[in-house]
Amino acid sequence: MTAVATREETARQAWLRVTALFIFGENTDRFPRIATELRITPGQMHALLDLRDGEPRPVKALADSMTCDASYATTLIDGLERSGYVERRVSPTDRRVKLVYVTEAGRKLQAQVIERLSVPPTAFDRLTAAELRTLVDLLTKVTDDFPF
Amino acid sequence: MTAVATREETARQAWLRVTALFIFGENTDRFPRIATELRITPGQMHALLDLRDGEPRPVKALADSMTCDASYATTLIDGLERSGYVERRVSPTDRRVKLVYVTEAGRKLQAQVIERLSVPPTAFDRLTAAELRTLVDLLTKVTDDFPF
DNA sequence: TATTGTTATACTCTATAACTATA
DNA sequence: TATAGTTATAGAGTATAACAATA
Repeated sequence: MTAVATREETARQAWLRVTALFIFGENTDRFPRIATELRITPGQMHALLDLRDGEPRPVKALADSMTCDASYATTLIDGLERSGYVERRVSPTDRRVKLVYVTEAGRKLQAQVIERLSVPPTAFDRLTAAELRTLVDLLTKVTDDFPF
Repeated sequence: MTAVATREETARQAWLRVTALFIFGENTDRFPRIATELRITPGQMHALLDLRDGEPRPVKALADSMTCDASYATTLIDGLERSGYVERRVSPTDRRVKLVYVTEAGRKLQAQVIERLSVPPTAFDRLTAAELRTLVDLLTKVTDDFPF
């Protein structure tokens, strides 16, 4: 009798395929490469993506979302602010809090990051247009609450 | 008249969904977290995954595959060798070359890494078993030449 | 002369601890 | 007393340059 993959096993297989796409081939160094092209560090790029929803957020909230220390968030924002991509303003309701605003230049850079991150692996052309459409639909179901 | 996404646009959308899965939510720090749990550095984990096909490879080949400098590959392999996960042996055909062999302990660790990397995001339970199956099939098409 | 790998070194990335201001 | 953010500092990660051995 042939073993049938359980639902959980199938989910694990799917996720491992996704992970493999990120580890191997042309994508190994994608993040640092794009960041370097855009003259920011990978950490700054990550922060910028995390700020993508447009809502100004406290430094602490950003750090939590990035799963990093607040002091490192400070370092990243320092760099982004020096380059004019974000601004800090004291919160009107709690003077301890500083809200991070993305500037117009920052929004332009965010768009460039997204543009470059979207370039698919060449192996994607093994899929038909219909298959790609299916892939988008399935992946959208599991990521539709993300900032992009 | 309604715009229809071109094939290329669809491919970009699909890839951006994949990328989003990696950047946000519970997966932000997945790689360093798993590496820490297994008492190795993220770089060492990456190297171990890259050596997964079992074939012993020159240090230089590993560095090229990881898109890093040979000196850094040396550093990573030093660490893995100290922990007993790999061994270096001079190539019988070119005495300049050192081949990196994965030990039995290394193979066990590789399996543990894969085991942990395979744990899917919780959002995957929004998909039915059939949808997950479809997802595996599509992703396998674009990754079937990868080491895992 | 060119290539593989290593060592020495320096720079970047990231976290911990101590501190200031505000709540 | 607790929390947001910053500064000082140290450690880990990664690259560049110089070098030894071999081709």
